[in-house]
Amino acid sequence: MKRHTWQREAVRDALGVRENFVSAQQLHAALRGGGSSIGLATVYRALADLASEGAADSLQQEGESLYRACTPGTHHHHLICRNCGLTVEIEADAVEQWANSVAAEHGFTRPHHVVDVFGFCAGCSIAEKTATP
Amino acid sequence: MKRHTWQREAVRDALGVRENFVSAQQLHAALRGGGSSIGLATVYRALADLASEGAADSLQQEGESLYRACTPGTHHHHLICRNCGLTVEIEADAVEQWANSVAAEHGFTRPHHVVDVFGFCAGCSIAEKTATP
DNA sequence: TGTACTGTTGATAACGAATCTCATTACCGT
DNA sequence: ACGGTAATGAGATTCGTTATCAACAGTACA
Repeated sequence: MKRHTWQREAVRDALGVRENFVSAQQLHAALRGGGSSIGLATVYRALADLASEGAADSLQQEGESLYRACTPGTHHHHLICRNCGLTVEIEADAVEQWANSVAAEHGFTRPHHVVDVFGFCAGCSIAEKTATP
Repeated sequence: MKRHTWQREAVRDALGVRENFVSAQQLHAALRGGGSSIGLATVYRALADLASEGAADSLQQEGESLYRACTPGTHHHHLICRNCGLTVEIEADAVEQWANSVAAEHGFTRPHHVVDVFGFCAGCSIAEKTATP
């Protein structure tokens, strides 16, 4: 049976407060910094649970997993700033359909897809332009 | 200056021969198995070089980087079997355009995108269906 | 062809993310 | 309140990747 613990709540809350993708380690450090005594392994477990039940999105970047809260039930993708991490949820029905049809075309079943767009957000685009010599 | 070594050639060739995505370690093991004395670090370096110069595609799966040879200059995505690794290159002009426009809409510049479709290829779909009790 | 310069190699150490172990804790139905 | 049992957490462990550094080998040039 699934139990309700303050640790899981803490992870869920800490993730819900954030706007951007964060790593398990960052989240653990933040919780510890906030006075919590939560363990690293627990943060990993909680994040894995959240992701598997659809309450969090995850993506792999530079060899580590990043997580972000999302409203369960909705399928969406992300537009992520390479510089500051700002993340925007985007819908892409056309892409969903394309993925399904291209999979079917080649005889593939049970298609999943990874679709993320990276770039520099408006603010960082300007900041970079002025900073470059 | 960039030097030409048999090690780099060996990695390039070994990658070119393969149809599917492989990890650096797999490639290293294969080369060693073939009688080569190439070092692991060198395989990692060669793969990183190939990827950065556009001669190889890479993707992250289960915490490790996988590589696959590709014809430089062409932009494409992949349809990958979750079971056997069979990979099909797919074109997706519609997706390119969608990615660019959605980035522009939100003020993002220099958009890159990660688009990969996973599933079970025709062969593995059948095999799994008959294997399940 | 010989030689000096310097990029490359490879064994191993180091690193870091993620997972495993297992004794202890504490949630929850009864 | 009680008991079983899932969850926790400190530390050890695994495993992919990168850094270190002395030895090596392309390459340009005389």
